[in-house]
Amino acid sequence: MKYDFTSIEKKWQEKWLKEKTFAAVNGDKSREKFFGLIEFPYPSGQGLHVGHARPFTAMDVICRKKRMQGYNVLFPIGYDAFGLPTENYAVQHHIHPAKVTHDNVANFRNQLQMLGYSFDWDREVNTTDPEYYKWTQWIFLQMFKKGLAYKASMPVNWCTSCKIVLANEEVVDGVCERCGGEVIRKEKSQWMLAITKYADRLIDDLDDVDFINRVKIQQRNWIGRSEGTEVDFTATNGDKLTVYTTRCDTLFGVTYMVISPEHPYLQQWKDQIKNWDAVAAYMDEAAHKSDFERGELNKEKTGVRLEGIEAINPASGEKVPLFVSDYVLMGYGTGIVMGVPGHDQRDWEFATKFGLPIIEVVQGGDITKEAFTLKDDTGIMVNSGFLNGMTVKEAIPAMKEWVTKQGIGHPKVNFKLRDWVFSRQRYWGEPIPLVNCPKCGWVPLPESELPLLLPEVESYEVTDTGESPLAKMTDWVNTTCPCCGGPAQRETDTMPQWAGSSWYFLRYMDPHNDKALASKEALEYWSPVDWYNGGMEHTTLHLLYSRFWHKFLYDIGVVPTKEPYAKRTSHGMILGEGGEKMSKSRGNVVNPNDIVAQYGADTMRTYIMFIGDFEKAVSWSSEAVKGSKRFLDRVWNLAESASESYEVTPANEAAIHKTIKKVTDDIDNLKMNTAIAALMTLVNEFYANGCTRGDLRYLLLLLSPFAPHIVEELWENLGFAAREGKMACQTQWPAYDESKTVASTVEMAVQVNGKLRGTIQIAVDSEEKAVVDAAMALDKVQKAAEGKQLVKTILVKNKLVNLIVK
RNA sequence: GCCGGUGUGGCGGAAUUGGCAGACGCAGGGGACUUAAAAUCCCCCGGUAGCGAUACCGUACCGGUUCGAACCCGGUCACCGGCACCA
Repeated sequence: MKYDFTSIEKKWQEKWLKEKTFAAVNGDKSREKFFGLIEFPYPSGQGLHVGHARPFTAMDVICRKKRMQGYNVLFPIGYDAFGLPTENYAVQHHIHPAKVTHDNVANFRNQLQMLGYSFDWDREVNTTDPEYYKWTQWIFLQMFKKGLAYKASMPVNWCTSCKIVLANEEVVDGVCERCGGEVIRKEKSQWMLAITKYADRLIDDLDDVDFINRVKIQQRNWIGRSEGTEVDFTATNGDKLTVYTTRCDTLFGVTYMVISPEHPYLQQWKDQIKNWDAVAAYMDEAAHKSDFERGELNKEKTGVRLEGIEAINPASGEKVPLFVSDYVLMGYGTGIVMGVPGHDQRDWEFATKFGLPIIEVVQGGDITKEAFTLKDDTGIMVNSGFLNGMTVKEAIPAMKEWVTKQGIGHPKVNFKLRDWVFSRQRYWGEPIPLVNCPKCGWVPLPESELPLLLPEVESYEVTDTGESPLAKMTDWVNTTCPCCGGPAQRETDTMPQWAGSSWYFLRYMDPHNDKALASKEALEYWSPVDWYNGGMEHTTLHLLYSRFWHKFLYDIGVVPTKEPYAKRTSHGMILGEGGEKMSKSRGNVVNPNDIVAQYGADTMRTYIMFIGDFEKAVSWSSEAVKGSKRFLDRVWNLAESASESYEVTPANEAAIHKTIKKVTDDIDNLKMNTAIAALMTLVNEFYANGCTRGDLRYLLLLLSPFAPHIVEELWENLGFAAREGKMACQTQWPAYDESKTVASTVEMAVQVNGKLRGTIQIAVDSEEKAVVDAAMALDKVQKAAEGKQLVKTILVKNKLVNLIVK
């Protein structure tokens, strides 16, 4: 019989679907649970990408193996369907985004089923489903009630092309992350979420989760905790100049101060600044630069000295000049910094450019050449009054104590993380369930009125002023205040796409619940997610946002765990044939449908797992796919030619046990490529030795997570299904016998003075003397050791012996 | 500029974490089967020298530690990803 993958795959996919083979069971205490999560896809019009197939297949392999190991596995799928591409498509083609979403989702579902993923299809979620976003709105209302959602007028990133406000986190390389359009700064009243209140916990709780290290590092760096001191200087006009510094030990070294161009003091001081025209011109120039440009234009420092006002150093009592410069950002610290050119390289450059004095307060470097910035015990304090003679490490706490006692400062922790801009002036998002009443202010909608549905609009275009399309729906906007009953207006901004994806994994636990986002029992049973795999591109935004929401839900008693995900891993990108990113414009996009049509889903799955190191980027090779197909053909041929015995052949036993061990360990460590290599080796072994059905049984069990359809078919053909039931229902992942993985003799490497000179065959666990004798007997060893004396031998058991001769 | 990561045959990649570098696969070469081709099966496949056994070189580059280094340490270069002049 021929390996007819098309009909085999269709047959089993239909069976699995009809019999709900992969349904997870809520509350089953008889088994351990395992919740494997992948990042749910955005259902774009282009359909599923091979880039999706890599993480999806990997988690499918893990989940199929976990099922065979007896776990109650929850492996769900859903769609993160709000967002701009769908809305843009709707605008262009005058189709309702809900319709576009529905069609795209149907296409995705077909493709996912075509690849044979073992999802529990009864738990599908869709963020645009009102029954889903009801709970997104509900969570937002709880945050609003706890004071975590607030409105603020602030400079925001305005994408001139999307006409939408972007979070700082969404601006990439100074342009809009989504469309690449120009981003300028604009004042706008926005709903904000106070993620910074959770900054400490978002850092500290990383200690308790099993995330790969680079993800933890990225999260920590993004939050950016810095422990320093706030110190008050005084201006000569009496105003207080508070600075934030991590180096309060260098206070005596301050020779100037800098104020941010946005600082409100500047307008207040207008009449006192003698060179106001020059200062105002500089402020105007700075306002036209984005934060990004100000950061990018690094090398050359710019600034203007304020004439008429100086600052007084509280430690030395000396007067120092005050500058305005755009390297000081209003959004971090206090918007004023102290300049210590001796011990900060940026300050050193600034001082050098403006001819300011450079005072050494830490001895140890050469401050005429560059700033001396070491914070350890290397330097000794000088020119610093009561700090003199201390190391920097001693001086920092001493100075903290001093400024606190003097009442001119205190220790302070700062974060890089900023609050989350949560408003979008867009149609295709969750409506924000708040009403603005002239009497009562912002009032939450009663929970009984959720979900607040997106109204139908005539046009999805943003208004010229940048208001959401919802603003045009006056019937919808004008409402009554839930509080006083008077006339009031709805919020017309919608939520960002991140909202729905911040909690979706909870909905999977109990997707049809209409009383709560999920039942207490379901949350207790399935939390936390045992293993979450996703892309590195989501390690700062999505991962941080969802951890934040989860911590909030924990605080209000909704979820039982502090952290949503016990384990997080990451996969590398699939690049195009030439090693470049796959993109429509390059014409190098690989469509999974084509691969499945030509080779079958099992080949596609096996190849994408075999393609390379899971964590690294790899390029697709249409040639190499054939290797995986050839491998499955060989498995098929073995089944045709295997002898009918259900016994295991002694000649194959060691290879089988070795392979069980290797594949078991490798799947747990995401080393799918070497797991498949081991299976290929076993197949080669069976070709060489011949094999029985009993031998093949193990190969099929081990191969089934990777290539489930062909295995299911062969399992049936070889009579195992009649004896043991369907492969997909097996709960016997094979165990290995360690003692059977090693042969009775081993090959050991023989080195002379660390150089390989030959190998010996010798009994396992041979004693040193036997090994050395056998090694010395080798011709090449004799030659290399000729006329010399053996002074030492190094033995690595069963691996290597190194003879040191002189 | 800073932070993180990576660098191994013609190519994708292995190497039990300091112990035989190149598993497994792709491409390539040779052979068997075939009228022929495809498919399949078997063998070879890092470099230099040699008919050969073999010798020497070889994991981006330079140096170090070690009996022994792709792996550890110091320095350099290249590429990829992230970014905040963060006081």
